Amino acid sequence: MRKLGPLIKQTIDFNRTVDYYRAMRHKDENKSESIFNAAIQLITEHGLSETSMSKIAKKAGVSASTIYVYFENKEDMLNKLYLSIKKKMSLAVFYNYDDSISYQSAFEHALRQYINFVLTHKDEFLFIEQFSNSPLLHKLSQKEGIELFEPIFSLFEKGKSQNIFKKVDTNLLHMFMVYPAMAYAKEYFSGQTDSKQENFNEIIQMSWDAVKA
Amino acid sequence: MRKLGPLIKQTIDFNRTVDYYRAMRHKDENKSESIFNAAIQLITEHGLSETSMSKIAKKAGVSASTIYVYFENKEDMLNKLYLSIKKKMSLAVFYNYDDSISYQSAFEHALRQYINFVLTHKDEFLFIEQFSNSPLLHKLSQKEGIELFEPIFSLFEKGKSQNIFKKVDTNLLHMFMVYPAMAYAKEYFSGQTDSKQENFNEIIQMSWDAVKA
DNA sequence: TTGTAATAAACGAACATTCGTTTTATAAGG
DNA sequence: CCTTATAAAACGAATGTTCGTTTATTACAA
Repeated sequence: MRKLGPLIKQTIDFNRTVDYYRAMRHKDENKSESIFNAAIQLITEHGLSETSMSKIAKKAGVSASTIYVYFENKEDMLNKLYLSIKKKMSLAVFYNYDDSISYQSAFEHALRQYINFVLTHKDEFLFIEQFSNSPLLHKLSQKEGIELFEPIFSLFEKGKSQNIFKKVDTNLLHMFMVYPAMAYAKEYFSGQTDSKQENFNEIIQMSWDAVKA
Repeated sequence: MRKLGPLIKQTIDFNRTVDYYRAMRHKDENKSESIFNAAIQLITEHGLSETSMSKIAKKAGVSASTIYVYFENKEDMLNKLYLSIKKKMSLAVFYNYDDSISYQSAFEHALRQYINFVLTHKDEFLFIEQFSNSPLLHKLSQKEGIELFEPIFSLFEKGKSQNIFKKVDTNLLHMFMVYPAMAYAKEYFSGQTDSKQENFNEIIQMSWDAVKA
């Protein structure tokens, strides 16, 4: 997505003008990506509080000051990184998603996709875990992040009215859907358990038992 | 718990000695407590990465260097703080705990005590949430923290053999017991929900549905 | 008198960010 | 096609500040 330079209105003679765009060098689309990757890796390895802009720059292979071409400041960069990961997650969760078949299969599909994504994206997941609990996460980013998973919430809403799900706050249903899975991923990555397809099915079953009417 | 000074063996004459302890100024037992409190408050308000030793010292009303009388370094201080909170939590959870009546009532009791503690100890809880996801948390501290809740794990173990709980990894049972409750507390503190006794009962019911055979 | 608690002052290192400049992609004009 | 003007990208160096920790000294309890 190329941005155009500023619009120039050049007067040729008293009643004619020519409009054109000024020359403009484009941002390297891969550059913010490599800044993101460097940040994710450093933060999951050494922690948010131990990760500086200069370390990120060094790992990304750019000058520290270049980061400020792409982001306002550190906080802004982290919030944008957060949202970009949430977007990737939501795309994975709703890949081939179809809630017209049955509530249970839609629930199962989304949860399975979620667990799969999380277990195959260690750094992204651990960054989200760390940053979610940081006051640096803006309320607005958090809200935007949640809204990316709107289909889940509407599934719960509709399912409640049809007596499929427990008639409790939709947020409660959502919590029992994803938080145990997140806990599982965390334990898996800290190397205390190994991931088995068997576990997946058990988690999905337990979540379902928790939310079903 | 006062520490004694170094043991001195003083010779009175060729075959008699007197033992005594050298004079020693005592550490103020409240001082590490006020360091802890300052750290908790600052970290929940501004985040782990924005909280420095000097800020903690200022808030606690001591010199920064005094912190190093009580702790080896920042990491050590945070890990000890983590464990002291976990200990308080475990005391609360197992207050009046009796697993000889029934599995379900023991489960309910512990979970209710846990939710109560967490909702009435905002700063402690939010600190734990932040620090749990930080690489600064030592593997050993984490292990010690988990072991404080051993009665829960043995409840699950025994309950599984009697077909009360699902025959899945005990860690899975534990996750479905506490993680949704933690998520509830987080949402409560970020001001999106208000806490009702009704919610408590719903959460406990849903957790139970998830773990019961 | 003695040993430790407590501190103020000082340390080099690292921090986030800005500055002044250079490089480079772009498009108009020849 | 080449030249040239342009404006943003990119950068290295420097900014002032703050970091975690150490050192040297004083306060204090027994």
